[in-house]
Amino acid sequence: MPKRYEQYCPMAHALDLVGDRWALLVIRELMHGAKRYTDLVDRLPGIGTNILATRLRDLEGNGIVARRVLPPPAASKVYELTDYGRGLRPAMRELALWGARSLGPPSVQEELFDGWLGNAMDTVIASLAPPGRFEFRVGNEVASLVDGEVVDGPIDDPQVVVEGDAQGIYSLFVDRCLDLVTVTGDHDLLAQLLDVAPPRIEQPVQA
Amino acid sequence: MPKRYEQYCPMAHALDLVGDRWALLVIRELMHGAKRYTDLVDRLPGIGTNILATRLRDLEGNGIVARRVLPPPAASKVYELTDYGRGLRPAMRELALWGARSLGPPSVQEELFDGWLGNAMDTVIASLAPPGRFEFRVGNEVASLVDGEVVDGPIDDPQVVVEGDAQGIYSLFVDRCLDLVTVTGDHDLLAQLLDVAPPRIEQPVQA
DNA sequence: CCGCATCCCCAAAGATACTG
DNA sequence: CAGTATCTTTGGGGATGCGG
Repeated sequence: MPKRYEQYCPMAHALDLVGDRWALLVIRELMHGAKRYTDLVDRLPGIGTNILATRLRDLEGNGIVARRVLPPPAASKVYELTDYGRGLRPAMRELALWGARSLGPPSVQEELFDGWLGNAMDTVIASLAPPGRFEFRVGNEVASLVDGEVVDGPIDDPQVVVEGDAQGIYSLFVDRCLDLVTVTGDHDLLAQLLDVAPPRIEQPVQA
Repeated sequence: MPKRYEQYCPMAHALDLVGDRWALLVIRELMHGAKRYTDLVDRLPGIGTNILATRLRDLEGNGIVARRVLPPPAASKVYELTDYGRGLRPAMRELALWGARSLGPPSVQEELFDGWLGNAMDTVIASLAPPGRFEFRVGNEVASLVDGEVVDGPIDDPQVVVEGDAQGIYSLFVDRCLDLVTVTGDHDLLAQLLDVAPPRIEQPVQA
């Protein structure tokens, strides 16, 4: 990983560790728990296997990721974050929050990869969410929010269930527009959640 | 800037905007105020003028940086952050804080560029610092901390003055070791500051 | 299958020279 | 001073191969 900024600066040092292309996205995946090599390949469309191997090696060398061999009968290798790696969570949350403010609705080109819904919810609203049991259904994705924690899949006794497509969920959180989704249950609780969602920012687009 | 992760994810989007090499360091410089092109070149050792030009163009196109022509008689161009760009501060602070935990003492290779002291203090302790007037003198660098705000250069009526080399400042904040620096003034206040400094993390180093 | 290593090709980064 | 032009070098994307 011959990529050094050669500046005595904590930011430059952090970027030396996780500033490489794909590195933070690999870490994002591992934030949800240990994953196998091929799982990572699947959830990082376009990464290229050599790049992933290199990133994992570098991250391991820098004490951010650990490689572990599952006990038999699985006998497969998994990658997981070290404590130091997990320490990136606040930084990544802030960065994602910032990014979310200029993130438009999903386009067709953009891959709605498996788990995107839980992922987006985790980074954007989980930390701010009021206590409660929310369930969101978008296409074949189901993600839930239980007292500020994201849970993949449906939950028991949800207080609110929101159903719609990606477009609808987007306009729900960004424009507070309820027209494109179907809401079942406690509308007031959902309103509380929308209250804390980060506001969008209008950004100029390059000609 | 053909660098798209093509994933509908706020993190991936953020990295599309500021994930390019040097981008966050350019923004770090602009966090301290508007700067001219050559000032940026000076403070980003090794960047290459074409890269800087490209980054500034991309950042401007994405609404993160704005180009402004100074009023006469200066008549020079400066770059400054937009509101959206300034919104990166929390994310950068968290990232730098994380990086600082594994940042060792400065090595000879690493350039102690102009302003490194104020830079490091700003990212690492400014947000946590107790009220008070601190002054730090390291070589020809002088940076101060006034009620949690970093000020370049000396200040009037400092309550504490710390003097030493980079090594000494490092062991002061990381190891709470006072042996390599000279402290004048309110030792208790300095102790308060050291209390809130982020702890270092031992990380394995690659063979 | 899973976990990579290798190879080829191209796009981006580094270095430096040069110009309005 | 503020970049562009040019050239070289490095790293990434994509396919394929291959041992366990």
